[in-house]
Amino acid sequence: MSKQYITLKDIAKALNLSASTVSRAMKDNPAISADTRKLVQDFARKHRYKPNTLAMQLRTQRNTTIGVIVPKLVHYFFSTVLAGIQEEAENSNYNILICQSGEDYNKEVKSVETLLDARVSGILVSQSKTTFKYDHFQDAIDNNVDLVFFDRICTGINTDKVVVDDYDGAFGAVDYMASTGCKRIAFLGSDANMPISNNRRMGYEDALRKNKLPIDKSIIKECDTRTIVQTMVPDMLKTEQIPDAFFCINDEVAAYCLKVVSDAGLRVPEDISICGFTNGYLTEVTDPTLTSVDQHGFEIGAQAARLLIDRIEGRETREGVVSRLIKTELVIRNSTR
Amino acid sequence: MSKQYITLKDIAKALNLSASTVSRAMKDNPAISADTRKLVQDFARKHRYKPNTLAMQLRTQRNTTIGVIVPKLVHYFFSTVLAGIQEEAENSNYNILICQSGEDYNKEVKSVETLLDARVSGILVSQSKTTFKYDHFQDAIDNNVDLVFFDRICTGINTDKVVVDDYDGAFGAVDYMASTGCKRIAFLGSDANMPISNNRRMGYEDALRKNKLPIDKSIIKECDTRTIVQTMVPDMLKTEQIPDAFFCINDEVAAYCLKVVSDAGLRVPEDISICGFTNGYLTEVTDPTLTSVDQHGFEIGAQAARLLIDRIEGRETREGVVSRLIKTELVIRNSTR
DNA sequence: GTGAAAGCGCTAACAT
DNA sequence: ATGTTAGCGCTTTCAC
Repeated sequence: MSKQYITLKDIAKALNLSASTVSRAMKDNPAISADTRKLVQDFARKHRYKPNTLAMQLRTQRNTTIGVIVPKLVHYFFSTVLAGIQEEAENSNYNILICQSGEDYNKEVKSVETLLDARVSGILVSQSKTTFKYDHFQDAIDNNVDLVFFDRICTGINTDKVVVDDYDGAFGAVDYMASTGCKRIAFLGSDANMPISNNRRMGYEDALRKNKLPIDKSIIKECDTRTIVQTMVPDMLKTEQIPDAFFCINDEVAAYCLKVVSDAGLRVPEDISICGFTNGYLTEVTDPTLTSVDQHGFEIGAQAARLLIDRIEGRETREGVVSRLIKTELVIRNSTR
Repeated sequence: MSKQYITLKDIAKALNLSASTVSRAMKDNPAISADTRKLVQDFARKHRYKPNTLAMQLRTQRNTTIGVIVPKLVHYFFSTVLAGIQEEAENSNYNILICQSGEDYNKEVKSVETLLDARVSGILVSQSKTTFKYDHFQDAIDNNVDLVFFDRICTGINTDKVVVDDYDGAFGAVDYMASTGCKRIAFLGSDANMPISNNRRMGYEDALRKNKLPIDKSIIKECDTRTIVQTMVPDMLKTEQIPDAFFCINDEVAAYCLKVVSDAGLRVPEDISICGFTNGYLTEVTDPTLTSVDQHGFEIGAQAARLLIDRIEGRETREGVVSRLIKTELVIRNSTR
């Protein structure tokens, strides 16, 4: 391909100018006379000249591509974040290369590899659940590739990050449920090693304390997939003191929890309140609709991209790491009293 | 960036060889002695040499990046397709650049622009609903960039395509509903100009004919968003002869339709059967769960990418356009009798 | 079996 | 105000 497009040289030859003059004229360099500038630009437009970004990047040693690594794009949250990233990248004329780790450490390592091969100048990443070694990230940094984590940040490495205010989101949701009269609120979370889960749990516990409710470890569970919900929640409903509310790590867990609860003959929200986290598509189609904590995915993506690009272009020069916290918003629907 | 990485030249200097020898050695060119090859490769590995793809592509005039344009990534179907594309692209060492048109013609035009600027060698595209001019696609073709459409194909332009067997999927679903005793099946579709909608409607009508059911235009509607569902379906339920089934253009429409029907006091599936199309996340969380036609998005993506890469690399040489049809699969859940 | 030289398309320092 | 030159990192033809 590519010999389809005309080059600077072609323009130069056709107009009896040197390549450098053409190059300058295209960039509206004031050193070039207005006449020449117009001449060149008109010719370029007419012949549909497209600068060859490859050549430009090779020459200037700066690449306007950034990489993104997410666990899975099928999740509402991540695809929303991505939209934010794209918007911001587009505004700054950056292209983005997207990799999915599929929650698999090895694929994540390979993704970093791929991105470094493509010579991206920065990477935005939300870690896979199975990642407990961070050499691949260090690798990027060593190669002078800027790194910004979002949402699922990496505690093992010191870089910029943009995170949801998980603590506050959880606190607000649980506090709300307590205010509606819930006395025994269960927590369905993820691996305690994940900051997003741990921070929410702290928010959850503080909200209980504020409302003078006991903290009961027996209803604080690691329960973050459909399968686990379907075995664990029925068990919880068979205990002496069943919960009167569930605060869930995401909408999917909340939706399946709702189903299990309904199937057990309990009414939502009269008997049991349920709250999700994400505020995605699912929340509107369950019966009843689902109360959920909105994470403002688009905003997270946009801020992360902004931060990364600022780093790349040397506009963000603060030495230490920059952390940005994005506020959440409780969206109340019909699964809570 | 980049001066972090060592170059061919660096290796050559360190090993007292010429750059060309090193280049050949890295590619296991048999003209180079086994000793030299090993020497070079070991040194390269040790110093983490990464070939500069930019330089390579500039030199060889072939770019291993392909572009993808989808309406929106937040939709289950498109993100699934994308996973298939990525899998196939990765296998062939291609990178992919993703653009979202957001169902907006102007953004779609701009996306093509962006991709041509990045010098992709091919583009995979599923058209926006609002696209009725095709110059931007022709533009790509004129620039020798291969084009493969998937799902939402472009009728105004002659290129390769990979589509769901919409006719057959619709026929099967409607035939099934008829076989369970539904006598008055409504069709909630999209713009009749869209082949995906039109083909499904033909499948729908043929299934009715096969089952000796009348075709009634008054229950064949353009109804493809939540808002339209929420105004149109209630109206349909107020008519003399209300439908006893709804065949919907996608899961979202089906899910909202289900909600409207339930809210109207009708039972699903006893009074009314409902069937969606896509078979995504939503199908499992509605109450009752949703019968839906699986589109095999991953397979579509993989096939489309395969086809495109074969074209790019001159492996697919058939002159005319190649059309691949992907079979669907009816997944029966509880929203149909 | 290896090296020298040219060039992909562009930019930028240094002329003039 | 414009041109010359060199070079980004790589591949490839042509020599030896």
